[in-house]
Amino acid sequence: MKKTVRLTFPDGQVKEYPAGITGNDILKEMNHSLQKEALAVKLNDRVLELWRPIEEDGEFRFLTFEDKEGREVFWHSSAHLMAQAIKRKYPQAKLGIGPPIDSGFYYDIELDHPITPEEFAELEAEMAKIVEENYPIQRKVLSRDEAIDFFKKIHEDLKIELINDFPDEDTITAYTQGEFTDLCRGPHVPSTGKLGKYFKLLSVAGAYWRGDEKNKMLQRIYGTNYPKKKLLEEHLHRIEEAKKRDHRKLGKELDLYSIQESIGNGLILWHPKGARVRRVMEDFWLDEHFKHDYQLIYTPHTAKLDLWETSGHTGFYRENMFAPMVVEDVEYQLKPMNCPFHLTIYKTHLRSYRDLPIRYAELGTVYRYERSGVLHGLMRVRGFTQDDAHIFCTPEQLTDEIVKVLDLVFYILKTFGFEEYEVYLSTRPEKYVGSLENWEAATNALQKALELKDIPFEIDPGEGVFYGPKIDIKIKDVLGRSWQCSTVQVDFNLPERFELEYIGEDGKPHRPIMIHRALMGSIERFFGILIEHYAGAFPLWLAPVQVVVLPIADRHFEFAESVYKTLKEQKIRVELDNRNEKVGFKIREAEVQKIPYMLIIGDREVENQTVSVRHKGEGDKGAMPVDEFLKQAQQEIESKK
RNA sequence: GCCCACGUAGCUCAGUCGGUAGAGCACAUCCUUGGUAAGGAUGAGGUCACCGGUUCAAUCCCGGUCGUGGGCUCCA
Repeated sequence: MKKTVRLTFPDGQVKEYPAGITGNDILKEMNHSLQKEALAVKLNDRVLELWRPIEEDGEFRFLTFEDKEGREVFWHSSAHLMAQAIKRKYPQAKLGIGPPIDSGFYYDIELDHPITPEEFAELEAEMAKIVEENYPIQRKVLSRDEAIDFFKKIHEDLKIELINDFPDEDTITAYTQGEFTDLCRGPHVPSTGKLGKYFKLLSVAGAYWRGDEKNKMLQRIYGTNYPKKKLLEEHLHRIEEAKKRDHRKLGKELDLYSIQESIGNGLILWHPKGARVRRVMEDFWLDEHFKHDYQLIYTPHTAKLDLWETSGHTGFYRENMFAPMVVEDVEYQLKPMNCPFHLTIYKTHLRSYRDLPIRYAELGTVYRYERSGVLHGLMRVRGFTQDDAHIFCTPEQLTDEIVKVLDLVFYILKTFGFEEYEVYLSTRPEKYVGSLENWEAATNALQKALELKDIPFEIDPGEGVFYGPKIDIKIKDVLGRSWQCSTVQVDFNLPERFELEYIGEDGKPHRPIMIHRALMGSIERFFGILIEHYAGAFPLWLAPVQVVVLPIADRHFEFAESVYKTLKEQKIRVELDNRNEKVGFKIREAEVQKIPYMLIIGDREVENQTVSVRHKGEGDKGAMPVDEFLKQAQQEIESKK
């Protein structure tokens, strides 16, 4: 048994303490604010309670709410707090699991009575009481038999199921606060009093026990908790802000798109204004693709089922496809992907190595069966257009082609205002086609390209597509939420299934490799993300209406009309508001519609042949000749800022 | 698909403890010609999501279907 422990603090200081000293003991020599804020300690890689005796040397620091691990402890304890309150109200409730999540916690419980949001206030009051009662949170190590006996006695069947699945070598621990004991790995804050009063229950939802839909459904109650009032308010404000930016709300308000029951769920109607933005997105996309030596193609929405047999989709993708339809005794399949068509075009000629790489790009609309419960506005739909491309190349060209794709991805995303990314490399899933060697070669090529570009990434095991591994790029919007858009997939398998060939320098046939890639992913989803990212206030180059001309009175209509025509001839997306309304009203409407520029025309402007420029959100910019405004606007559009 | 909640005018929402509905905005007509975020009057507009059941009577109660939302699961 050691007599002393040597602890290295974050500032590099090394101190020696008697073995068995606790975080609480050490806190006594720390500053006041840390004494108040410390929630747990971190010793080497382990997070421990403040009262746990320290028996080994190592890196040591206190965790507060500022630390990710500190927050996890705080929220984990908060989940217990909520569970205790629920058990007081419903002693028959059986507990599932209650972990911390990104911005709070949840607890899954089994209970016949459905908990409703109306009960939240009551439960919160009970939680406040438990905080007030300030129970110490005590840890106890149990043998497997003790644990099973104990949780059997209190009828926590789900906990027993968990215990039975623990590996033998696991230490089983339970935490007790007052009358409440929960099976839990911990660690926790020292006492319920530490959890404060700035918590809030947020929602209740169904969740399958252990995430498996074959299991029964439990009630999941979400909540959050902050040590300071200000932090809770900020969190609730973020939720409000996200609601204001919701693309479904803005889509309606700005008349961008709709989804109609009579058409079918998950199918999008693009209204004129949304279609305008889409067209700009697509034109930009197309220009860039021509610049980067892609060739544009178009392919049909449906094809014989045989094609999908060849590609392997009927075997590996069936559950995501619409049912086939029969035409003159032949089955046709609405396309869930574009690749088989692209492969088929490749095959219409004998290809030489001199032709490669061949890059086919298509804004291809695909249809996928998604379960009704997962549909969500523009983000998750049943019919969507991919900005798809397939690159056919030789093995020697592969890495270089991936690098080029990555460059194009980041350029396009940046232009749309996204600067932060998370990159994932997804490897072979359980259901796959092709040989293990090919999978490995494909995965290596992707990894090598990422390393060449010096792009940090994480491995996402088993998350590849059935025909190959992929790089997924998630963008972060202004609220810090991440969205998956871009994907780059290396595929040895489909070229094999379709027997693709090119004639090499040696005069012999070789098999090309195919890269699947989408930059925006789905135009629908990307549009939805853009709406939320910009809160509906699109930058000038994307705005569906860029300028609105607002004459003050009838006698200004003529000049207003000429301004309107001038701008229109220069391809400015301009509208003329010559309704019989006051200018204040017209301005309000233009502001609400988030139109970037308003040109106000009254007596002064007619006399001086100028326009009074008002910028959305910024107000009056003063008068200037139309030509000057036009020049400025064109520059702003050109800059895509 | 599953759990919970919801579905009333184009939009946002009231309302009826069962007796076939109301506001604001938008729309139409008229008055008003007004200088940087809502001028006024009048009017039109609803099979209360759909289909059944209970009832003298259903928008309301019950059942089913469809759709929406929050999640689970899945994914571009």
